[in-house]
Amino acid sequence: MPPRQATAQPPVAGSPEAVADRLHSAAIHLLRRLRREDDASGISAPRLSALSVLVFGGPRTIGELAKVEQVRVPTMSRLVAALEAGGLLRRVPDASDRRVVRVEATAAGHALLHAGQRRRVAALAADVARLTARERQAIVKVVPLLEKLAGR
Amino acid sequence: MPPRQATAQPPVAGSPEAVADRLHSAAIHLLRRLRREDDASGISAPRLSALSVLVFGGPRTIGELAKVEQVRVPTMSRLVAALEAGGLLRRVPDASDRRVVRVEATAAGHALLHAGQRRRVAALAADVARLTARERQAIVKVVPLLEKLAGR
DNA sequence: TTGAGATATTTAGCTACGCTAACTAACATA
DNA sequence: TATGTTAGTTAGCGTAGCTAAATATCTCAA
Repeated sequence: MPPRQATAQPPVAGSPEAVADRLHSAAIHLLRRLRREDDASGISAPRLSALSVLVFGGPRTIGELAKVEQVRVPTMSRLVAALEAGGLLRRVPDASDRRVVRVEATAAGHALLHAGQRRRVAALAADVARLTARERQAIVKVVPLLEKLAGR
Repeated sequence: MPPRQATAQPPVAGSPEAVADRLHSAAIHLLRRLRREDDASGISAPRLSALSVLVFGGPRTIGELAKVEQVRVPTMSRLVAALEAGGLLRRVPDASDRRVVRVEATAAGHALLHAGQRRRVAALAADVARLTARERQAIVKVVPLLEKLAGR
């Protein structure tokens, strides 16, 4: 068999394994590139992502937020604490069950997300803008599939 | 304007900003889901990714590896140290320039990658296998675009 | 009604990854 | 030979993920 390139592409080009493999690699590289833009917005990606759920999906308990964001509760608890310290969300005690803490985005949270998210993906958006309409459309079609693969 | 859902979808559905935004979110969720599988393989994603470059692309200097992986040199230096400690790669001194350290995957590194990478993306691959052929093909077409957006 | 278990969150402590700054070693060159 | 440049390591910081254990509250059955 040929020396190296032969193994660079896993077995069958369109096989589920190959697709999964390349998708994984692409996702890693895409996010690494975006991390720097995130830095500029002054808020980390995990925090922004959690805040985004609150802004677009409304108030939630910390446990629910953890599930949506696919992290453990203590991790989300800390993210929430950081966002609260920054004035981006507030805790709202649940009247009927005092164990639960519902969190909701503050006005500052909404503002930061809308302004920040734009700035944050601006670099990516600029590159997306350079693609052809057909290419962009191809991506739009695939995104829901990716979310499905991500398990919601 | 309508209350919440109106702002849930950024402006124009096919606009570069909207595409970038949704893509970013999808990538985050996809990788979070995969991290757990990574854990099972006993080697972290960043290490596996660096090792993968060596296995599929051949020996490289640490600086080159850092550039490919889009991290700073000290970060890669530490990843390399960890991989070396695990016997997955070895340092090969450069005869002509004793400053540079070339690293290459050991047999164990090759073995782990081939076995591990399969296992690692197995869960994702299983879900990919559940997609229709058309859906799979759509993803295959988009992956190169994602890599391009990631800046190589 | 009280006591045992279940549930929601926090706290504590660990590992790992990313960064910058500062250091060492080796090379290049004036 | 001295000066500057380049490759890599070390040190130290912040953040994110995890598990285990603590705290507070709720539920429910004896």
